[in-house]
Amino acid sequence: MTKNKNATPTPTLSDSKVKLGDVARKAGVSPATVSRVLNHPEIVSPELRERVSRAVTALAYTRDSAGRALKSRRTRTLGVVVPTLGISIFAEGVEAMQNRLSEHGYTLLIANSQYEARRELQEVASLLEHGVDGLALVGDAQLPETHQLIRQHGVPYLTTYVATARDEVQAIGIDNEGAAASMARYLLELGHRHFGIIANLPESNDRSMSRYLGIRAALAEADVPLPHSHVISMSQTLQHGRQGLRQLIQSNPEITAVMCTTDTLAIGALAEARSLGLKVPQHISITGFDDIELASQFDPPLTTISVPANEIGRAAADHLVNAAAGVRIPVITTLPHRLIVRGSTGPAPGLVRRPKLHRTAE
Amino acid sequence: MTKNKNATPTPTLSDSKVKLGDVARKAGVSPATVSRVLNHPEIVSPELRERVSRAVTALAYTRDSAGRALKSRRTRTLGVVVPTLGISIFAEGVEAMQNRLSEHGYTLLIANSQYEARRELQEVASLLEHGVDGLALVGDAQLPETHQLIRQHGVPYLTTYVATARDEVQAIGIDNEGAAASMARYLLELGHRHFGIIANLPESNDRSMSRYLGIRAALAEADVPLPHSHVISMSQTLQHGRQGLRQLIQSNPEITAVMCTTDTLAIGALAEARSLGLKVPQHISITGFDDIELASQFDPPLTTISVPANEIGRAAADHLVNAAAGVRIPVITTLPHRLIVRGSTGPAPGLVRRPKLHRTAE
DNA sequence: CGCCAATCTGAAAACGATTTCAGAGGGCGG
DNA sequence: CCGCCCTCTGAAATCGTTTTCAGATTGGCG
Repeated sequence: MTKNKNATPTPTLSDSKVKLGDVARKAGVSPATVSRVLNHPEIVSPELRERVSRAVTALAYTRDSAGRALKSRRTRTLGVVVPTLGISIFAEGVEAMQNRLSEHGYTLLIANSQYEARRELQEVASLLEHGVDGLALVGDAQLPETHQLIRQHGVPYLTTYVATARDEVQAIGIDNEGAAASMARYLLELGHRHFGIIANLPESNDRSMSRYLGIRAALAEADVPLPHSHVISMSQTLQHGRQGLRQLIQSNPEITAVMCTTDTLAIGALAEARSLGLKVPQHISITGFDDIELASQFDPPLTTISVPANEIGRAAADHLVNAAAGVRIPVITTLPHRLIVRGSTGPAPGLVRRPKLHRTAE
Repeated sequence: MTKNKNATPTPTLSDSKVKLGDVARKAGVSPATVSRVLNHPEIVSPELRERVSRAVTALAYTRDSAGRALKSRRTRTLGVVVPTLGISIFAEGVEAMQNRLSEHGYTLLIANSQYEARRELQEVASLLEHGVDGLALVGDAQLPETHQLIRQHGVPYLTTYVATARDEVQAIGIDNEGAAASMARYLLELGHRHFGIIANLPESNDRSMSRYLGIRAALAEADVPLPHSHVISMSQTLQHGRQGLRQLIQSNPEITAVMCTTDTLAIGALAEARSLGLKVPQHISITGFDDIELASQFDPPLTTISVPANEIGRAAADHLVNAAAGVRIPVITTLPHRLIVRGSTGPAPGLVRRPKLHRTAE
């Protein structure tokens, strides 16, 4: 009997050391009962429940998450790995996810991969080591080891921003390919026949790749050729959007429609078009993807596809919370996207060619 | 005897249940030694160290963070509460912080307050309950309870994006007031005498308030009046930036310089200026604050002040990691900001008044 | 050559909460 | 009126790791 916990250790000083046992003593019940009141209030008699809760508030008791996690094998913590928070749709999704989790008493551990699959694996490993109860990834371009590692830990997980994923991984997102295809078809209907594409296609960005493939497919279907020189890969910045457009137009003056896999690129392209003296959409149509805030405010406002990042984040949160609680509903959720037509697109210029450019395609 | 862990349970299947004891057995040492190898390798003999590490990798053992946290009273987890991730400088700061922490083996719990002090308190409470080893906040407008709560938990914390904070709270950030003042002085030097301000001033946004006060002070110093009607408070969106500029100019046509407390507002203002037929900077100068990516790419590029969000995040991470390790160096770090002059500002228009506006100030 | 000190290792006691397993008490049916 | 079952509570074991405390081994020094 080494310990004598008789002397109340200066009650007011509140060592922030209040533990379950203290509450139990104060309420005159056993620790077990306190725990029950906290976790399954319905199974304890109203009278005790009341007494215990009173003690809890009186002592300002808060559970110690470490002890709790140890015994219950759950940390009430979820993890997410996004490519970067610097891209607003990811920031938005993460924020939505966090907000939803917060309602459920969960918190979100966050990590970013900088679009590198290897790094993603590391971060996943780190999150798993920290004992997350669930994990959200982005896209469908993980290393095989990543999936293996997660599965081996028996942690529920899913991927986001895509509608389908290989290998039976659950996914919540939009149909990037289909969306891009519909955008291409929209431009085809406007009479465009000469397309340029600015895409950011690092290895690990399968979303952009899907969008690109969607465009490709739609054009092929309409027998519209898409020469290699009409496709430019650029990393995702305004700067590169500018550069992409310039390259595209200077070497292929016949292009009347430039499709970007990202709004950021598209807005860069818009800016550059203006610098080049090209009128949008009279001379050239430009489209984006994501519908970031700026898209609607730019001049001209950008035709783009809205990605419901909020819904994605929220749905991911809900799903993972359920899964962590043992309710494992397999879901492959395709959220709706919207084609938003704004001022940056218009009918293909007919005979009227662009003025400023030195040589015309004709 | 419910458990018989004699039979190696299909070694390959690796139940992810490998625990310290298993490693110890495999290496033929005591659990204590394994723990030591993992945590203080230097105090264990090279031979055993080697043997243990071999066992660790052989079994692919990873520490259970729950048990570890319980005993060591540290979670290797830090928390951050930002107003929102939707604002790029916060997203950038959080990302930088996360990257740095990742190097130290920490992970970051993230929460957002939506600019509500009450909400901030809740999120802080939640993070503390989850046992974070340290906490980063933003700004200096927390509820008193928030500080009290954190201190009572004995958790190191600091605030960011401001250079000083009340009540001896540590801070890492820039001198918002000074920066804004220098911007105002710059405009004064250009001859501007009629200022308008678009600020987002919710209660809990002390950064914007500081910036506003800085401007106010600089103008007062130069005996330039700033009527109430020249100050408009707007929430931080492009849309509101537009609206702000319109209101400002329509009711005060004499204004030649509009200072915004945020780039987002400023770019909205720029866009609206164009819509109104005002040439920037010939007719009107517009300034921002933050130097977001778009600032340099917009047409005209925005004169603004760069906030070193990356450095802030990194420094916060470093400081908290140290503090969590027991090294509590009091720091109040003022990081340098830069006034970046671009095309959106120019000399105050002399006699030449703006054309499009129905009535002139004269 | 022997003893003390210095290393290094192992046994065992926490850390704080959850939960199984029974037991106590009360209500209802026979 | 008695017994059985059901509900609710408490005792105690347990989650996996860290760390004190001592013991054992070895080396150094007198």
